[in-house]
Amino acid sequence: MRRSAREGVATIPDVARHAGVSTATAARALGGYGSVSPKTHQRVLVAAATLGYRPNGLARSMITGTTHTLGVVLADIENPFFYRALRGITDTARSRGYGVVLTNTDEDASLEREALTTLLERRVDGLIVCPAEGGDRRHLSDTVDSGLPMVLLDRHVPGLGVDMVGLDNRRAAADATRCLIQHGHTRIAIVTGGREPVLPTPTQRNVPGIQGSSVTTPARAAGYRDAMVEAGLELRPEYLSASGFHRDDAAAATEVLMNLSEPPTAVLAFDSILTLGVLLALRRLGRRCPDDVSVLGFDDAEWAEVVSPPLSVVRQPVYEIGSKACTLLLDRIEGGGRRPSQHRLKGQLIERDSTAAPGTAVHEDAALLAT
Amino acid sequence: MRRSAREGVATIPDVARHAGVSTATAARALGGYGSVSPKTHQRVLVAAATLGYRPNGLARSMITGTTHTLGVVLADIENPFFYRALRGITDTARSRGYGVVLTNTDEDASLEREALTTLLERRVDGLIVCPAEGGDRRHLSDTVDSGLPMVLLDRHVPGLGVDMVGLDNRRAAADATRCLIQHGHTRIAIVTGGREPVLPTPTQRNVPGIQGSSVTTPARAAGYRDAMVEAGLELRPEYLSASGFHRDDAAAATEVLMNLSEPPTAVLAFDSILTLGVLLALRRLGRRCPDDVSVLGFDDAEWAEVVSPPLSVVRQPVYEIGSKACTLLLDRIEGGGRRPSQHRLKGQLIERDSTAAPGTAVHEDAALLAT
DNA sequence: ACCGCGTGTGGTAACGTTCTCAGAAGTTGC
DNA sequence: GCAACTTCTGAGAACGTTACCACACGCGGT
Repeated sequence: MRRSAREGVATIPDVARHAGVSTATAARALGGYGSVSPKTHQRVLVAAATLGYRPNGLARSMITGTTHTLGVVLADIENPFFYRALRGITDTARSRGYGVVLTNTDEDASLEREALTTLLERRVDGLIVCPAEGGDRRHLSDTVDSGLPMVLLDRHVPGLGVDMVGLDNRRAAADATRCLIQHGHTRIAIVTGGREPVLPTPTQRNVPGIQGSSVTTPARAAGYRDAMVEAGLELRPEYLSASGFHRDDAAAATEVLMNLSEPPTAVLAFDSILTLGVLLALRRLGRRCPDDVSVLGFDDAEWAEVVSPPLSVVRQPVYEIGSKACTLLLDRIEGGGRRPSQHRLKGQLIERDSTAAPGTAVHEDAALLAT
Repeated sequence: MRRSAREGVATIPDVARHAGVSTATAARALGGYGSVSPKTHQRVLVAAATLGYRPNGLARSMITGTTHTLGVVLADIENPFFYRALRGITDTARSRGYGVVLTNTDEDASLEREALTTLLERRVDGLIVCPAEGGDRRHLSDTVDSGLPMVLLDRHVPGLGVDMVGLDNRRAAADATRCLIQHGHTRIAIVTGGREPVLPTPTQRNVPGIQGSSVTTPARAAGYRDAMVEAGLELRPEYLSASGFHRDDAAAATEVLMNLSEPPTAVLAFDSILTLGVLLALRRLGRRCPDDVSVLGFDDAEWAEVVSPPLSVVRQPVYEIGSKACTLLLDRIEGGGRRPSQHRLKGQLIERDSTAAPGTAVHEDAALLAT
């Protein structure tokens, strides 16, 4: 009858006393394991209800060794790629009875390490990580070595030996670049977002196996290079623009590009936030898209269609990427060990109005003069 | 020397053995409480490092009664309002040593109840909840009654007796409506996103104290009504459009509005996803903005400036709302009980190009004819 | 009448930490 | 030289659950 002394939170012994059975029996009735007669089962349930019993997940996790919790470590939840992927993750996790602890790293390796530490202390059952660009990766391999299941999202860390789900970046970037080339562009720039400029050196050009075995930004840069080389176009270092991952970083980078003596006639941006920066800069500089500059971006953000002009994009199956990462992780947690593998989903090129032949503006002027 | 039998995870007794001290001493050295001689302290630390000891947060939480974890229950992480607020929450939480468990409800009260249940089992230290629109709220009051600190985000639940942080919705909506009226609009519609149409009945018109004491959608509707009544304009029920909270719901609602015999010349949308739907529908219908229809939306999404035309919006201090909610919650968890109160932050009207005088299209035509 | 078996039940040991208490060792004060 | 105090240490309880073992009971088969 009397609840435990502390703040009125009923425990199994309390329920057992109230129902007149042993703790073991009450625990079996409430936990749904072992065997309990229907009569006592009912009695225990009633006692639990009247006492407002709530199972203590901590104690349960202590003994079962599983928390039914996943740790998710992302760069920045405000990026459409990440919040859509997160939606895929949380949905799948919930449908299989798991919760999600979220952490942002802002591409900071030390924040990432810190996040991993607290998640390990919390004894999460597994991790979904989008590793920060660059920096030391020791903490990642340490975590993997400790036996905690991990799945990498969007980016790959060679040699880590874990599952990874992401886009077939090299191919998608090559397709995107080809699209621009087919429109007649030869001066094509990329806005990569990485911290150091990604220079596709000639020596990398024909390294076999680099496809899919590299991290996102370099893989996309490689795809860009593939298409350029394939078309016999010149790779200009000044067209390989890397700033930060923020909108204004991309805007600044775009302004630099446009102030070149030979500015590019087309820009390929590596994610939707960067694309936003490119558009903003063009608008500020008074350059018209696609008349003066064609723009092609990664990620089909929800606003891509409404922007001016409607944006041509490489759509990633983002929700599916998140969902698949989660499924893979849960299967590994519950099932056991397959060999880790990379899952590269295909991108889809969606052409809207931001890509066109170069020099359209001139044509329009010509048309105007002709009247 | 020998680690515990199970999967090679060292525990405090393991560390103690290795350092040649008792468990109690090792625990003190590692936990930084009680008093330990500098010499043994060092020895224990070394032992912990060589064994790769990781504290078990579950066991710690069991005994201390605190998990340093917050539960966050939102409608939809893909909505800019929510992911920006979430960013404010996670940042503040992390800076004060707390983690965050995230749950989406999709405005479904039963999912919300389910989420609350698992969060309670996980023994989170507090909750930040954006309650689902409508539905039974028993689970919320039960949770509050159980003594778990809670802060409401964006929406208010009268009588719940908890802190709440959000926008001064009524005032912001009134300001927004007034802006449209000043442009000369008289046929102004709202796209609210609620499930049932929000009809500001005449009886509510002058109820004192409704300001701030009501949930978001009705509060904004009330602000709209305030401004309309103030200007002596007619409130037409067919201009009060409520569908779902998704983009396509708003698009459908907009199409209905535009097919009225007397369509509105201005639309006020209650969040950025809805605004997107409105713009999309206008584009599909071939209506030009602001020439045919002015659009004003809540929330200054990152794309608002780049959309065509650049969007006039009511900006909410979203990050601050999330951050403040988290601060309030943590203060209550750590500090103790102030009286719960409502915190209403001011919105800011940002006019860009999507709002103009009605009938601009006619003017342009006239100008064209004049040449 | 005995054994074997399945079902229901209770006692109790874990899980890994912190907390409480008691005592040992060293230090100070008279 | 003894009491009083501080600093350090260790043994063991506690948190709330599940896992494990033992036992009582009823039942059918040899």
